[in-house]
Amino acid sequence: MLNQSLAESSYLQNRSYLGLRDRNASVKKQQSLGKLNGSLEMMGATVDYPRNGEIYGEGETADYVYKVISGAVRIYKLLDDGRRQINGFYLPGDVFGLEVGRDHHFSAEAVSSSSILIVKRSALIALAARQNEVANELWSITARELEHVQNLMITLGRKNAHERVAAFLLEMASRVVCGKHTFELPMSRQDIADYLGLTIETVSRTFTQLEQEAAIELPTSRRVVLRNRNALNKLNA
Amino acid sequence: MLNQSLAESSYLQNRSYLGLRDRNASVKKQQSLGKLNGSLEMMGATVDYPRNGEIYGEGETADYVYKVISGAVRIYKLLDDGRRQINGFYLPGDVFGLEVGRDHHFSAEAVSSSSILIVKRSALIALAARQNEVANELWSITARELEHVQNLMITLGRKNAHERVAAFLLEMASRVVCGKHTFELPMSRQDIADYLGLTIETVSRTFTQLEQEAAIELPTSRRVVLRNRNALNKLNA
DNA sequence: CGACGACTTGACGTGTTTCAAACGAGGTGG
DNA sequence: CCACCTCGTTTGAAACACGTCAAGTCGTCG
Repeated sequence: MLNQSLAESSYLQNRSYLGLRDRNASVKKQQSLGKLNGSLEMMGATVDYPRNGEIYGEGETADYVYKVISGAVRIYKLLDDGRRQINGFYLPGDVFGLEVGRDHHFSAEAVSSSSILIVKRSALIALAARQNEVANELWSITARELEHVQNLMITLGRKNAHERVAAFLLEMASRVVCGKHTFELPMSRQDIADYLGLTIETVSRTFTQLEQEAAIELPTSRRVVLRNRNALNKLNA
Repeated sequence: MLNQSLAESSYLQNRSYLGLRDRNASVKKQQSLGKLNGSLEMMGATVDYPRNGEIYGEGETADYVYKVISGAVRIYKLLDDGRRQINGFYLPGDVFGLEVGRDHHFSAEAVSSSSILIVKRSALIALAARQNEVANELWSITARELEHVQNLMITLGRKNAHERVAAFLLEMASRVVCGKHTFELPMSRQDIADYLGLTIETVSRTFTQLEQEAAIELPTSRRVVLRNRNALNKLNA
C-alpha cells in the first residue's frame, strides 16, 4: 500500500505549467463556465487528466481554483512512511483547491479520467473584492468543505468498519448521479479504504458482509445497489 | 462513558437567552474587544461559563460568534448512542461558533470555567459587507478551522494511539500559554480520548508509556513536561 | 490465451477496547 | 485533624475487531 501510494503520486517533483501538472494533462479549450455555484459567471480553461494524474501537490502555490466537469478527484495527505489519508472526493459540479493562504495544503489527483475547469484564483479574489455575493460564495465553499470534513471526523474517530462503509455508501448514493438505488463507484477499494481509515481488506470484507446481510447488492465490484437503505441508515447511527 | 457524556451535556433542552445557555451563565460586562483577529474593532459582552456549561447546542440558530477570553471550550458531536467526537478545543484568543449557514453544526461547552466574549453575527456580516478586510477575516477564520480539522483527519484515520497522543501533546504545547517545556492541560482524559478517537484507558496507558520512554513527565495528571520533544516529533510521522 | 491489476477470501497476529478493580487528590463533616 | 466520600485517573486481564500476510479469483486488455 505504501509503495503503491508513493508511486502513484509523484508529488515531490515540482514541475508545473499553468499551475497544472504537465504530465499527460492537455489544455482542451477556453470556455465560459456559467455560474460559480449559481451566482456568477467567469472564464476558465478545461483540462483533461488521466486516471491517477496529479492535479496539484501539497505545498504548491495555489494559483488556481478547480471545478470538476466530469470524472472524479481525490485530495489527500501522506505521512512520511506513505500512509495516505484521503480527505475528500470531488464529483462533477464540485469546486476544490480553493485556499485562503498562498499554498495548497493537500495533493489532488484524478480518480478516473477527468475533465477539470480551471480558474485563476486572483481573478476570483479580485471579483470578490467588488461583489459581495462572490465573496460570500467563496466563503461558502470553504464552509461547506469544513462541514463535510467535520462530519467525516465522527466517522473516523468513533465508528466501526460497518458504520464507516455504510456512511460512505449513503454519502456516495446522495452525490453520484445514479438510478434510484443503483450507482457506480468512481474510486477503487484502496481509495475507499484510505478515505475511511481502514485497510483495503476490511473494506472488501465489509462490502461482502453488507451484501450477505442483504443491505446492498454488488453486480460488479464498482456497481452498488442499495437493497435496504434503512439498514444502512441504522448503521449510520 | 456514554451515560456520562449524555449527562454532562444536556443538549436536548433548548432554553436559551441571548443565544447563551442560561444555566449558571451570567452576563458580566459590556466591553470593547479591540481587534477581531487583528483587523477590526467590535463590541460584545463577556459571559462566564462554569465547567461543563453549555454554550450552544447542535442545531441551534447561530446568532452569535464567540471568542475565548479565558478558560477553554470544546465543540463536539454525539452519535445516537452517545459516542462523542470532539472536533476541537478553543483556547484564549480563539474564535469559534462562526457559521455561514443559519445553524450551529456542533455543540459547544466550557471545558473549564471560562470567560467568553460574544458578538452578534449579524453585526459582523453587515460589517463584512462594507469592509473587505472584515469579509476576508471571517473567511480566514473558517479556513483556519478547516485546516485544523483536515490535519486531525490524518490523525484519526491513519495514526496509532502513540502517534495520536504525541500529536495532541505537540499541538497543545504550541497552543497553551506555558513555560518552555511545561504546560497545563485544561481538559480531562475523557476529553482527550474523545478528541483522538480513543478510549480513556488507552489515553491513560499511552501517557504512562510515554513517561516510561522518557518522552514526557507528568508531575500531576494535568501537568505535562516535554522531556524529549524529538521523540514526540518522530511519532508525529 | 496469458498477463496484469483490482478485488476477494482465509488464517493468524495484535493493538485497542471492554470490563473490572484499585488508586489518589480534593473536599466535607464529625 | 483524621475518617470518609467522590470523581478522575491508573492499572490489570481478557475479548475482539481490525490489520497483516498470503493465496486465490475475477475481469480486462493485448
